Amino acid sequence: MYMEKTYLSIEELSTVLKLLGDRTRLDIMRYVSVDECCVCELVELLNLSQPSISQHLRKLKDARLVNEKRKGNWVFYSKNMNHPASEIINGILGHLPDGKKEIEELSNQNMRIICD
Amino acid sequence: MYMEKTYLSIEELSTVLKLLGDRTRLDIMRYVSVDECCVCELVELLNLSQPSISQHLRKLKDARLVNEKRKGNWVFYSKNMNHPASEIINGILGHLPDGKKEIEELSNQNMRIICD
DNA sequence: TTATAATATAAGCATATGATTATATGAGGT
DNA sequence: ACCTCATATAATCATATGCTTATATTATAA
Repeated sequence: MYMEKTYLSIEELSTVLKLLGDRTRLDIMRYVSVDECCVCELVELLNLSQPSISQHLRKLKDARLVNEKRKGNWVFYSKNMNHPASEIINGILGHLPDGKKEIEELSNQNMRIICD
Repeated sequence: MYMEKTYLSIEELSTVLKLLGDRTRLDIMRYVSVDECCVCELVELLNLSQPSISQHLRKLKDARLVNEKRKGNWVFYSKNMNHPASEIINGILGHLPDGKKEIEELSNQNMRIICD
């Protein structure tokens, strides 16, 4: 599949890279690119406090790296596939082990949140 | 040309991304990937103090993103092509306008440092 | 050896960052 | 309406970051 190379401003890109340059946020992006995740799942996966996760998600959301969708009590986050830096982000994530295993682990422990 | 995809640890990669997530360092990488640059050239190009540039270069050198080579009074920095994250770094830089124009500007002002 | 030029390091400081605890908000169920 | 659960926000704090100024290195030149 042919991909048009997107050019970004240096400012835009360094902003994205700074966000991904945090271990926790990079992990979040790994997970939400496997499947949409709600906050409590990410809390489990990352072993951090809920407010900490929420604050990271806020930054990712503000930069439009993730989408937010409420389902009842839960708020699910997913990777925004239409971000101007999507190509680069996918390139980066493609060089990392994906988060499938950990998410399956969650499933096995019956800790995944399934809505409708 | 076929490229073997390199996998990195999440920790390693987030460290690299954090370094590139700074506007100044991203610019430095853009420039040294065009051609090796000495400190005073980067000071000119980036319009920052010499110590500031040196400190950024120190971080990039410590992470082995750049190589250092002394030529007389000058110290030249170049992109390390053999970094484990080279592929990703090139991918990132490939989405940015390169620094050729600015470096040519320097040449035109006779401010490039030419050794041997 | 002394002086000079380029770079590196140290010290100081203001701001940014990421975590924690406490509290607020918002949707669902009773 | 009230309670509960999931999430968001506020307040606080310790540490990290990036810049500046001042000083130390290191190599060349006189």
